[in-house]
Amino acid sequence: MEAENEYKKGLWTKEEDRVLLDYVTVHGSGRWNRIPKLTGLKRNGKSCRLRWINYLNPNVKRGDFSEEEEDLIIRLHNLLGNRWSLIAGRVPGRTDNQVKNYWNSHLCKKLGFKKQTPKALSSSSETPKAPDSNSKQSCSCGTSNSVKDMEALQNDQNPLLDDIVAAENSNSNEEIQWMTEHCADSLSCSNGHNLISWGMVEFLQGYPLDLLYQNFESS
DNA sequence: AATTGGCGCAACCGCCACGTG
DNA sequence: CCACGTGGCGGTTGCGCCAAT
Repeated sequence: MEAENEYKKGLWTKEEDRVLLDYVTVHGSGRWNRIPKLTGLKRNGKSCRLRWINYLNPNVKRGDFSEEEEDLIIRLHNLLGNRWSLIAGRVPGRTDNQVKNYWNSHLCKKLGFKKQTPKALSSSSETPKAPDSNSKQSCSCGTSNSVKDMEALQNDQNPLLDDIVAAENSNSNEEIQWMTEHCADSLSCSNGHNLISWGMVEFLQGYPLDLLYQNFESS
């Protein structure tokens, strides 16, 4: 790309934000690589996309994470590992970047997890990048007492977790009811919050029903 | 008051998947 | 079937703020 070096890096200015916002308002999100050409913005498409998703998008919730959000993230992480986009998809108003940052800076510490440093990775015999995209789920953190009740559900080899990825096909109301009845206990919060009321249904909608039966009835 | 170290967050990087011609 | 462009994802970096000394 000949213009690669012309692209600016670093923090975004208010003016750049305004230009990007104007573009998205008129053209909608997508076609990010056209933005520098159409608007004269000295940012590459990727940077524009990220800025929109993580900051400018009005659906993004700012500010501290609530207790409910925190608990949901902990539980989803236990199920899904470091699949931040999947986790963020179940936490309304939060982006994968927010969730990832929050996990690494707050929750790892709070739960007594050891954050895997680049040094630790390089000294490890394992390669930091898995060849298989499925094994991108490299959970760098262990388990803790506060999430011990989830251990029964956690199984890295369990194909069930991978099927959550294909969660966009929604289930019928009866299926959701069955799932909430059978899974809510297993996933219920230690602090008494009701997951059903703040995202559990949406979360469960992603579960393939046959795998749910298999997983929960046999346990 | 100046310095330093830690922390949190925004942004970048590299890889991969998918769509299209 | 293949090459290319684009978008998405997770890991990582770097900067600014703030508390501790």
